[in-house]
Amino acid sequence: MTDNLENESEDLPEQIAIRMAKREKLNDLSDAYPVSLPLTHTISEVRAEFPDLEIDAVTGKKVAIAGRVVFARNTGKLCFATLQAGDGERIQAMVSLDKVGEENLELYKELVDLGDHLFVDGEVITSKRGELSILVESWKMAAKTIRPLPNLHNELSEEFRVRHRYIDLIVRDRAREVVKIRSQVMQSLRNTFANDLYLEVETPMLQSMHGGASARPFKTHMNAFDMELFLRIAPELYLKRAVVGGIERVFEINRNFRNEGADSTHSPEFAMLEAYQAYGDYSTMAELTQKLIQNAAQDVFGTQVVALDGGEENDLSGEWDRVSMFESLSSAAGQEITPETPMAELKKIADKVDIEIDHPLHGKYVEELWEHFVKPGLKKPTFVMDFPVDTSPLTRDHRDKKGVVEKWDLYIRGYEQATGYSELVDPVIQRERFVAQAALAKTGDPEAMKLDEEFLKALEFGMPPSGGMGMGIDRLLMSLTGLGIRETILFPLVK
RNA sequence: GGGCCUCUAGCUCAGUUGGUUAGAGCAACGGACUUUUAAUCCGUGGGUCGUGGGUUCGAUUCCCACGGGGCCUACCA
Repeated sequence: MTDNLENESEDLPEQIAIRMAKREKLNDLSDAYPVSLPLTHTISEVRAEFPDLEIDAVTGKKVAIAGRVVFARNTGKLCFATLQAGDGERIQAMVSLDKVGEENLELYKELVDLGDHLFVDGEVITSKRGELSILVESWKMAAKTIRPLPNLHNELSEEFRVRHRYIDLIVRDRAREVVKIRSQVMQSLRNTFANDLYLEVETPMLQSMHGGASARPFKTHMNAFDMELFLRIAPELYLKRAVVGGIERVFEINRNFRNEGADSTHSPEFAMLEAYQAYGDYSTMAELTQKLIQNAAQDVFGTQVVALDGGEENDLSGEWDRVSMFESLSSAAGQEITPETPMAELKKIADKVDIEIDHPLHGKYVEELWEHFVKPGLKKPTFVMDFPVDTSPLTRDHRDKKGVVEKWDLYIRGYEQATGYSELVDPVIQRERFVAQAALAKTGDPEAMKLDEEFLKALEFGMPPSGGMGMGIDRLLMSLTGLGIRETILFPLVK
């Protein structure tokens, strides 16, 4: 592909060279890119005003509209063009010899291509086949296109869509629809929070110390302070500072960055929602999460049983199941597994089902086994409650059960959708767990956290008992649409 | 990271068991056509077959390396 249009014209692909020449001629005659156009209507407005005209009708109504030419059918003295607005609405323009005259008709045929933005004004009529049309009295180039549009009769390849999303948006209804759905979902989430009196904040994305999750960060460098900075892997430690400061219901929707694998469910930058509520706990947050998702489905689709892209349905209605991690694992594995079950016993089970686990933590074994035995069977939205203590260093011990913390993961259609906690607010225990993590970091675990002294100091000023939750926005869109993550992100990272 | 597959015209794809001039549809160009709906009809042009190297009389085809993409697999949300 030629990326530089300043090359000699003979180096350009044929179609681009021809369009460049047309652009020149338009500029000579008037302007290929006029600064403004005297529009009177949008295409949707015209359609809304004349929904049911008879065949071959005239209205006497003059309108001036613009749209991108997506189909063109030229006969000798009458030309048809299908004009498309940004929202996908289309209308037909008819350019006829007796309305515009010979010169303008010839210029139209010579200079207007598929893909161009065209301005027309004229009377609203219907054609002899009943198609709602503008009978053009004058036309004007609104913006000349230099590159040809892909053909509209084949699906674009996945790669082409992702690399040239702007073209995808022009030619594919579903692409436009997903952008709209995503925007409406965001609006709905914010409405649900607002109704619960939450405040939205924005916390640092450039951090001198990355924390709040276990993941490898992206590193960068700040020249002015000559310091190493990290792109955040989570906003948690700052949102908790906000709670300490008295912002008792707080949430943030923003990007996290994780320097790890990319596949159909993981993007290196992804939109994250986190929320904290003083005097709530993990149960409160489970209710909130269910409400956020059900409201989003209801607000955007008008139903909590959403239709997915592949033809399946995703039933998000009703009260969602809550199962205990250890209990569901025990019954699936056919033997009692508790936080006291010896490592040797866990290893024996892992060996028996042929999964390899190389990790020093007891809880890691439990989670791996759970993912093997229980996770594949989860279809309905399900909160998996009460995780092992040693894999959740920022979480509070369970109020009744020994060896587990008050944490849940929400699974929808078999993958992790959200997570929630009763937050650990005891500064002494938090420090102990951080120190243990830092020790792990020294042994080479690149995901372990460093000591965030300022965060610990904040806890020492007293954080009220709180619930917290986090949810991947891109994954929420996946649950609501059935699309892959690269289709829910408008411009996903490509190499 | 490991394994397998893939890259051909602006777009979507055929094809070449190594052999003259690499095809189709849409798009483009020239012509005909005043009611088309992916308009139709006649004609024409457009390609360093991802990049570099090798084998060969001859490579788009076979081999190697590199780059892009996909799927499976391992890890993270």
